[in-house]
Amino acid sequence: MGVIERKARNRQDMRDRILKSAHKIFVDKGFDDVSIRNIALDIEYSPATIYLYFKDKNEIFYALHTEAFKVFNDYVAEIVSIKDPFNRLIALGRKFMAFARKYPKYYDIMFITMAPMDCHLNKDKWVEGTKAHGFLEGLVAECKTKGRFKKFDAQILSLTIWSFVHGLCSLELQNRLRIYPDELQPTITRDSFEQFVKIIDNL
Amino acid sequence: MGVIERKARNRQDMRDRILKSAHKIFVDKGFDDVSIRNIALDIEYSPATIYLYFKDKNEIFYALHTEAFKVFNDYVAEIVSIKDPFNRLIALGRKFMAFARKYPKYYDIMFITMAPMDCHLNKDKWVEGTKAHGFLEGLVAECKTKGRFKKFDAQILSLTIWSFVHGLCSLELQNRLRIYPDELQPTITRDSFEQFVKIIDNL
DNA sequence: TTCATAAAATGAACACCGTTTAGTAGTTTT
DNA sequence: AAAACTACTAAACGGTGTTCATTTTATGAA
Repeated sequence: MGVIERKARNRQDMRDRILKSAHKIFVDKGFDDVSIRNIALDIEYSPATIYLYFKDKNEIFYALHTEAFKVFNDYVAEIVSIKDPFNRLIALGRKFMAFARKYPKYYDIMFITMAPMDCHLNKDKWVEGTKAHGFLEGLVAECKTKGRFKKFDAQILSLTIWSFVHGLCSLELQNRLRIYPDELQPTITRDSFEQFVKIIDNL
Repeated sequence: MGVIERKARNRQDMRDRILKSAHKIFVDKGFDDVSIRNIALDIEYSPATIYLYFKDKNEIFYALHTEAFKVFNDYVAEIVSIKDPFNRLIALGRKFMAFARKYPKYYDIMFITMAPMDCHLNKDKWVEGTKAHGFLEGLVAECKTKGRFKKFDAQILSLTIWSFVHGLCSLELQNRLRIYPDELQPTITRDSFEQFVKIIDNL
C-alpha cells in the first residue's frame, strides 16, 4: 500500500515548497514581504492552502529561524580547528559578528525578533539557542581548564560574553551606533570588540 | 490679532491629544495596538484627521520615543548625587537595567525597534540617544581622571559597557535567557552584571 | 467502470492595517 | 452676499493573517 507513503511524501514536498518559497522571498525581498499571500502567489496555490500544511505564520517563521541556525552553525564550524580554546573563543566572537553583518535578517529572527515565534518560552523549546550557547559555554569551560578565568563562573561568564557581543551586534544592526563621529564609524565595532578581547585576556 | 495664536494653540492641543492617546494605548494595550485607527477611535476623530497633524505614523512613534527618553532621564537622574564616578557609573548600569525591566516597551522603542522611526540615520537626528550616551561617556572619562581605565580609550570603553548592558537587557527582554536552568533564572542577569562590575573594577 | 466517500484546494469573506483623495460643512474675509 | 479658507470626514486603495463553506480531485469498493 504505497499510497499513504506517497501521500506523506507529497505532504512533505508541499511543506518544503512553502518553506523554500518563504526563504526565497525572505532573502530576495526582505522580512516584511514574507506574507502568506506572497508565498501563495509564488507557489501558485491559494493562501488558504498554506493553512493545510502550517498552523499559522509563526510555524513558517520558526522553520526559517531553525534554518538560520543551521547556516550559523556551518558558518562558525571552521573555528573548531583552532587548538587553543581561548583563541577559539575569540574566533567564535569574530565569526558571530561577521555572521550578524553578513546575514542581518537571519540574525534578527535568531536573536532579536520576538513577534513571529513562541519558541523562547523555555529551554526545551528553543533547542537551537540552547545548543549554540552550550557551545560557547563549553569553550569558556575549556578555557578554565587551561588556567584562564580562574575567578569566574563559566556559565555566568559565557552569558557576560554573549551579552557583550550580542549587544554590539544588536546596536549596530539597529542603527544605534550612528551617534559616533563619522571617522569612527568604520572601526568602532571592531575597536570595541578588540578592547573586550584585551579585557578578558587578562582575567 | 489673537486668532492665529489661538489657532496655533488649538493645533498644538490636537497634537497633544493625539500623542496622549497614543501613549495611553501604548501603555495600556501595548505596541501593536497603537494604530492610527485606534488613536482616532480614542480621540473621537476620523483616522484621516490625524494626518492633518502628523505626517505619518513614524512621527507619532518618534514623539513616543522622545518621551521615553524623558522618562529614562528622570529615572536615572538620582545617581548624580553619587560622588565617586565609578560608583556612579555602576549605579547608572543598575538604573539602566531596572529601567529596561520596568518599562520594557519604552526600552524597545529606545534601543531595539527600528521599524517606526528613521531617526537613527545619523547623530544629528538621534539627539536623545546621543545625549544619553554622552552622559555615559562623560562618566567613563571622569573615571579615567580618577586613575581608572588607564589603558583604555573612554569613547570605546563606553561603547563596550553600553554593549554589554544593552545586550544583557536585550536578551532578557527578547526572552533569550530561558535557555538557562530554572534555578538560575531569578539571578542570572544580576549575576552577569555583578561579574562585569568585578571585571571593570580591576581595569 | 461506476459511485460514494474522503482528501485537497479554493473563493470569498472577516477584521484588521496605513494612507490618500475628493468632497462637505462651518467660519472668515472681501 | 460671495468668495476663500479651514477643519474635518466618508470612502476607497492596497495591503495583512486567518477561517469556512464550497468545489474539485483522487480513491477504494461494488
